[in-house]
Amino acid sequence: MPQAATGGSRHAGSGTAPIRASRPLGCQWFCCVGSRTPYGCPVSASAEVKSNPTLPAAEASPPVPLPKTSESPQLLKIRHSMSHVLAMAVQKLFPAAKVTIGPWTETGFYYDFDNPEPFSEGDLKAIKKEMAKLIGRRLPLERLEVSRAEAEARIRAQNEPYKLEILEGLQDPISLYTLGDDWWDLCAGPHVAHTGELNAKAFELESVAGAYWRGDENRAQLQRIYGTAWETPEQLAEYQHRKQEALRRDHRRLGKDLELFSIEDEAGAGLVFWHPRGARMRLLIEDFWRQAHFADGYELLYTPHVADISLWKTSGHLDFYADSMFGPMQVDEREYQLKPMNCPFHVLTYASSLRSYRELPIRWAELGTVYRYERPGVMHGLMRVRGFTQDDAHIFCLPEQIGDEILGVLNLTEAILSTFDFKNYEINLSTRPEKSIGDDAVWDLATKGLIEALDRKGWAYKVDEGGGAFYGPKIDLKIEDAIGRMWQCSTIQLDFNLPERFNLEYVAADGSRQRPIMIHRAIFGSLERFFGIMTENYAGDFPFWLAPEQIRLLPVTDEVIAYAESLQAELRQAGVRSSIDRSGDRLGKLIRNGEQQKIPVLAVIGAQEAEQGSLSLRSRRQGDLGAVARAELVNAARQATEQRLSLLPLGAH
RNA sequence: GCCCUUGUAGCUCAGCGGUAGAGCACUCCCUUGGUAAGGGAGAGGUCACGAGUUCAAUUCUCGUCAAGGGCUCCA
Repeated sequence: MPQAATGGSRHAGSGTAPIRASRPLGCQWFCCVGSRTPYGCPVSASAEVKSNPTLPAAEASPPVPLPKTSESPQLLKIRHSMSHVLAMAVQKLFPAAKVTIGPWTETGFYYDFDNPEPFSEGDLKAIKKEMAKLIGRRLPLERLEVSRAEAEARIRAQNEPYKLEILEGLQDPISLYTLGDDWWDLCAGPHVAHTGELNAKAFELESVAGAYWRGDENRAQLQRIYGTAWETPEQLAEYQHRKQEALRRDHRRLGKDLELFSIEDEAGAGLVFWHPRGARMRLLIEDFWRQAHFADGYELLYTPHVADISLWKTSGHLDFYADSMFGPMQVDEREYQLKPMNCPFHVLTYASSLRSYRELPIRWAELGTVYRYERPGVMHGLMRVRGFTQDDAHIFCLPEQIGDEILGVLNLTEAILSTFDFKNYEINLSTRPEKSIGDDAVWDLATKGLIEALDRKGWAYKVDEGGGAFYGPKIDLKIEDAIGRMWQCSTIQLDFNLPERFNLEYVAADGSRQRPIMIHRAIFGSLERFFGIMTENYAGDFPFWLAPEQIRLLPVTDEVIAYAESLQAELRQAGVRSSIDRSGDRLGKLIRNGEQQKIPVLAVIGAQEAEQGSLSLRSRRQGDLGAVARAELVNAARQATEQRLSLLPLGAH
């Protein structure tokens, strides 16, 4: 059931927020020339915060609804008007500032200025004060329709070059809005009737940023001032609270606080150091991933990190992506290249022997660490780095196997993502672009194969006509996190190009040599980036099976340490990760430390527990679980670990 | 790469033209304590790096590197 290209759809989702594509973070490209796939980033940051009911903190205050601009006519007017007030205030304080555009965003507004001196964040205070003054004057906003000539004359009188350029692109009728007697701006509206409808206590100027005129880096660099505005101070407070919530979940902060990973200046930007806790989690994720792949009929590959550069000449990457690759290195008489992707290696592995149609489909997977040059200033925690690990796989198959293979990939994708509690997806099918290679018949077959698989899976999707790579159609999948942000991770791409370039073949039933279909796919995309997304999704409160330290034993007195040690040994035998807090602090402090480090289960051990062979359990998500027998805890912990459960399966508690 | 901001103890941050402070963490001592911070003492910094101005630079200026917020890039 293909759907029209408007309004994305998701299979398990409830009300989907419209996607506002902002900046892509992270970037991943699969094989093949032209296949660079930008990875989406949090696309709608303002969606409802779903508080995790099992978590403490977050005092339950009645939710203040925060509509988006596109959902609220009144907010649209407010923000539209507010950007003019901002512009007027700026021109009052900085007479040399030229105005450009000032649109609304889903959570606020901004305005771009050309000012001889860049604005500093300190200037915002003064501008805000001036805006409050303008609001207090209850200035009327009045719409005027004027002729093009008159508009031009008015603009020339003010010497506003950008406005003139805007005017050139406008259709008649030309409308402008006056703001009081001595300021006006080109604008289609709508606006509030007068600034008295704006609440001086419900707006904030948030930041200054550079932005290019018309988004073109060859044109003037402008100063952009971001702001937000609401109907009431309560809404503003709620908005700021949600920003705080996103900050609380920031994987860079959690990575530091929970000692998961770091990025070291001395080593260079965009290169990740996995600390023991993060490394343990990564290993758990990788083990799960491998297990799931073996179960689905994949085999594993390991391939080199560098190789003769000719490989990337053959693949065509060098022609298109040299700028995104680490530079070549001279070794002996040959030039080597640090690998920016895995596919040529898998292709060579395929080509290393003559393949029969009886072998197909061949499914090969690799957690392959690749290195790509990212420009300074674009790195972002784990989300965008220079070295990352793709959970890459390639399937070589017959044309008639496409449907089954894609369905298999979709099932595996769901199985893996849902294990990390990502259960809402948004799916895109991208079809043949104008400039492309390959026979019509092959494209047709491949696209039908993708559609058939999606239909059999029962997933709704959006079609991006002509949005495919030149070498084949693809399916992209976005996941929704706990606070409603969408992230693109998984991608499935058909490739008619690479088999061609490397001259891949198999021997068909009739003895002829045929070209296999190649499918690239990744589920996490980048393991590093997925780790960041997953960390933010859980806000660092990892499920029991995944937590680096699952249980912390808290001895109330030194006398019970021997008991704790014997329990720890038993847990270790059962494959459960535990530690003993030997700091000697009082229980209250031990609990506090354990909670702050988001340990899923704290086990209090006092004289009573030691004597009875029990523990007093405190679950981070479930609170006090009371006394539990030692054997019961070990069994529950073993089970939760093996079955990848979020919580201990403790019977009647 | 571009614009703004930032870089001071392991962390969070204060400070200032006259070579440094707090809280937490850490070490030691006292406390043997029952569900989110017991008390005391101590140790810990080339104030990111390099240059310049100055009698004197952590402080001012410039550059470099890195981080944060954006823009751009991501056929």
